[in-house]
Amino acid sequence: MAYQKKNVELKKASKRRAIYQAAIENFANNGFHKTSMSDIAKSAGVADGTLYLYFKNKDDLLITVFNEMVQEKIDTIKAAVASETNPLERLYAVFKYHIDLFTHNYSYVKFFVQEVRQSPEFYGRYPDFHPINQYLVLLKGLLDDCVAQGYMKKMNTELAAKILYGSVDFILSEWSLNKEKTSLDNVYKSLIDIFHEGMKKE
Amino acid sequence: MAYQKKNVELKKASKRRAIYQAAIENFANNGFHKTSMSDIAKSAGVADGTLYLYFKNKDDLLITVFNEMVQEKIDTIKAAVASETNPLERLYAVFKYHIDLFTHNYSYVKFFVQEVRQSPEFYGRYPDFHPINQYLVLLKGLLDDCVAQGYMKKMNTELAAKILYGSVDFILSEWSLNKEKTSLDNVYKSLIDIFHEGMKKE
Amino acid sequence: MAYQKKNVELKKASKRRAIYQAAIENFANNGFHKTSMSDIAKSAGVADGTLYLYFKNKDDLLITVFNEMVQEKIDTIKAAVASETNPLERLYAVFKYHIDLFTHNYSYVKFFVQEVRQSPEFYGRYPDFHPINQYLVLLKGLLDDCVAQGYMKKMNTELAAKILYGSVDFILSEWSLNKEKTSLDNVYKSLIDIFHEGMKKE
Amino acid sequence: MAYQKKNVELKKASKRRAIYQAAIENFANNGFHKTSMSDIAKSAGVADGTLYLYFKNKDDLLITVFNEMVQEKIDTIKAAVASETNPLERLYAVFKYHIDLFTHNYSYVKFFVQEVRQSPEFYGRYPDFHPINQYLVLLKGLLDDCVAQGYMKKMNTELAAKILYGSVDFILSEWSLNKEKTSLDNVYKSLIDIFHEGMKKE
DNA sequence: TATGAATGAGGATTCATTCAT
DNA sequence: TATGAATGAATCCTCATTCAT
Repeated sequence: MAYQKKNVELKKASKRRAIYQAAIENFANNGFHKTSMSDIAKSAGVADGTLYLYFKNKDDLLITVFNEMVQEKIDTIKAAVASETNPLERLYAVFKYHIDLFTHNYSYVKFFVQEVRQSPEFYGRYPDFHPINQYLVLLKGLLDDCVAQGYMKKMNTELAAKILYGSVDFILSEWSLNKEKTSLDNVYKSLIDIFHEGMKKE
Repeated sequence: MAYQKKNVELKKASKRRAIYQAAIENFANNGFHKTSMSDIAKSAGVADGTLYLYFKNKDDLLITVFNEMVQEKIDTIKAAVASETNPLERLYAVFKYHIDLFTHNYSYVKFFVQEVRQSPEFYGRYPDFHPINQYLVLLKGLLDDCVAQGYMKKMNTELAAKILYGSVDFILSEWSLNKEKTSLDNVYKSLIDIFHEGMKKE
Repeated sequence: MAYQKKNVELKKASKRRAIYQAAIENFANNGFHKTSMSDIAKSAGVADGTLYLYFKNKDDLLITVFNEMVQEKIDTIKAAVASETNPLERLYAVFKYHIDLFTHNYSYVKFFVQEVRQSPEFYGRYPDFHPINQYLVLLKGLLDDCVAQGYMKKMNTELAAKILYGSVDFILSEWSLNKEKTSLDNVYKSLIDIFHEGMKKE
Repeated sequence: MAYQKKNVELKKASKRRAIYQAAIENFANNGFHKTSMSDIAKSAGVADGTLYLYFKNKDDLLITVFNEMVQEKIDTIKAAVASETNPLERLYAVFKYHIDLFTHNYSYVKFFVQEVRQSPEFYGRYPDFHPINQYLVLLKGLLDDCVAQGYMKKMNTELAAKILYGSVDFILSEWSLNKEKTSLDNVYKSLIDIFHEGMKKE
């Protein structure tokens, strides 16, 4: 009995996961509006109606999937940089992981940069939906630490967080549009240099 | 006769302009997909069919309007900073005008930040459509000047242009989402400071 | 369970049939272009979208319905004349059944004679669609048999088949245009006489 | 003044003629429904609105043009065969000219065979429109003469006229669908043979 | 839970026709 | 007469969502 129940729950979980994956894949490749619920259902190997057992509607599917994906990525990044105790190094490690993580999964980055800006469309209807907030909070925290520990000068860290995020996001966005995928491996170094040292000569 | 002809052309031009304005307004407020051609026609005070006398179809309407708007804005910015001969000052003036220009027309900024990222959807169909390219070219040119004239250190100016643009764009994007519109008047100073001097403490 | 499944399939088949009938009826009464998909859906007692579950689009609906109707009629005719072993008698029986079959279903004949000539419009798009080909092949085969077995003189049987078909088709077409529907019961006798004996005196 | 008036009338007549020609050409090549009034206007070198100075509406344009074309063709045929006094020879000459006339002007035959059957669509709205009636009357008259003068046996000449017409019409219709246009020069001989002598052996 | 047939509202686009010039 | 810009009704088709099984 217990075994069966667990099995059923696994199946349940896996069905939800299949829809989740299918949604990201489809949204990434074709965009939210060009993806039909039927497309997702087919990719996930379930019936159309089944989607509605796990998600309220198409908007909810996008929002939930988006939030979960961002959460997942942020958690991965946090875990990856946890060992780094120096806040400055940690901040820059975040960049590196952000870029790594996305450039190694093309679907994710396309989904991310394409849909995230389209999402203002959703903000009106779903005011709580602001997937990047967490990321900004993370960055601001690290910046505050850097300032507090004397690694950085005093500044408007909220604005600085947006600058950092906006830069990386736009670079990824441009990268995702190019056919030949050059490596972004060294980009984060230039990024760090500019932000850390500035552009001024001497 | 000549007068009449001129009159007719004026009327024609103004009808096109009305559609142009209505399109921006509607796309800004509701997004491309939630805006119907009928909505735009109604806003512009013309019949549905009239839209098709001036624009090939809905895609063409978005793309044309977008391109014209960006062109218009860039031209305005260029003109505004033309008197400034120092490339560094000119670069920073561009920031200021960019922020000014957009924050003084809410529809424009919403349209801009919402649709521009949705546009990957259009790149496939319309490879020539990349509305921000011109802007990036402008920034890169200014950066190259700064480097050449010794105001800035050597760097990957193409990447730097993306960093600058991405920063400003994201800041505007966040700003456009907040209900209470705080002034961004002083933001450009912080921006310049960070980019010019870096974040490092001395 | 098996019963239910069968039931569902029956319902499905009957829904398709309802659309089929409604399409013929509507196309016959108003012609292809003056019939909207909505009209057909209403006649069939289904929703507009349902049509697209059974037929790809409006063109496909016309073509499929047309082909099926012709096939059905030809099969009926073939079956009806199968017992007749003499090729001459069989040929003439085909005429009789053709006329009978169509004059007993007004919608069918109107549909047939109205749309079949409109169909050049479709040949470009759908080169395989030539609904009368089968009929011509059937007639030519019978004529060849008649010649081979000495019932008829040598002749261009392909052309002869077209003459026979064109005659009957036009007679039905004219008949379908008259308000008062006179019987065509004896017409086939005159037809046979003229084709068999010619018009010449003696 | 008189000269000017005549000139104006000529121009008027020629403008109408231009529309007439353009209509046939366009209807022939693309069919009635795929041809827009704008297409015709452009072909004729006039403004859209001008069409409505000469024809009430699109239906009227088709009907009028059709009737005039048929009238013209019939008159040509009648004139061509007028010298032939023998009714039998005259009848067969009509065939020859019918085929000649149409196969030497591809647009005409396409227009004719494509649109004429579509026309039941118009009969309801325009009961007087039956373009082939005149042709049938001509054929019946010739057949009656043949019978009266002992060239043919007694028969239902009304039906016979339809048989003759239907045959030729269908042959032309099939011919118009084939890409490679074989000559129909000798076809009328086979036609005559079958109708005159019958298909029977001996 | 899971299915997938059925629904029907919604929207882009075309084009015959009008009318001010 | 002639123009052609403007109109807006008409229509095919898509697709998110429901619900009987």
